[in-house]
Amino acid sequence: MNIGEASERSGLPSKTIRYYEDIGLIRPDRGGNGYRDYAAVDVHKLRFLQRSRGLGFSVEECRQLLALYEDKSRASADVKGIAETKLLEIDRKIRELTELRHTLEHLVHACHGNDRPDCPILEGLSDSAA
Amino acid sequence: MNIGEASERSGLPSKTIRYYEDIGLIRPDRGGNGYRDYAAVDVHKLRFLQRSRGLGFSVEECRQLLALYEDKSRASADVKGIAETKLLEIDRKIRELTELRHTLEHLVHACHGNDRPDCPILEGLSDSAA
DNA sequence: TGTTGACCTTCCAGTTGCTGGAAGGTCCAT
DNA sequence: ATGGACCTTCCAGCAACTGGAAGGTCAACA
Repeated sequence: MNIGEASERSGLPSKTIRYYEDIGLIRPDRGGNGYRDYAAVDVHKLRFLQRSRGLGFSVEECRQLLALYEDKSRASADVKGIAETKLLEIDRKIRELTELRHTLEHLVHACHGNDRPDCPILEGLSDSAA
Repeated sequence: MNIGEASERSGLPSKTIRYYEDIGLIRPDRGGNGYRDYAAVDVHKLRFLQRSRGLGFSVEECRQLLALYEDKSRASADVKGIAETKLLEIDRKIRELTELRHTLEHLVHACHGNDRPDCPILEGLSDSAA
């Protein structure tokens, strides 16, 4: 498929997809006309990138995560180590998002709007894992 | 406290803290010597920024989130609207992280390393919410 | 009291990760 | 065969830092 369709399916702008190729994250085929030709697996990777970037992983971290996906042999131990480190990071992010959710919900529904300038939950804003 | 201590307590580099001041996210006092002077509430905000940036929110989104925290009057309806939008985004991020966790865990423990080049979970990598 | 070293200041330049726009080639439907 | 929607490369600009130079401040210690 052409870049336009890959863009639509992955949720990434064509510009970004070309950029990811520039920095070596994906390698689409080329048609005889010079157009990039994306396979289904490329779209998977692009969606994966779209997500993990949106979740606060750096491009280099995404490269590592993609390598986990691509390294089907799973030969090296450090690849596994990276995966386990990432698992911990993901858990932390989930915890932090959950806490942020509590804080925000509190902000919207409970505390504010009426009074209480020094609600303890808001004072402790994002402190719990400090 | 000085910027060094604020940095240590918030987890943000001093450089970034100054940058956040430049773009109007925080406004520390100044001592007679010209040094920035951070209060506890500033550190709360910095930690909050450190987290929400790390979770994939843009600086402008963080500005909105901070506004929710600061706008103790909670007068405007659109502030509440913003908060509710952010709650939905947070829920989506939590879902995506959970899915990413499953995928990664699968990668480490189950599928790979032995055989199965086309494990269905990996083929569906980050597709579930497409 | 001087001076050393760790801190702070501003400013300017460089990096990362895109993003927009120009200039031009391709494809296909009328 | 031509118009519009696609694609290409290239170059410039923006967002969000990040590093380094040049210099001021402060606390301690000889």
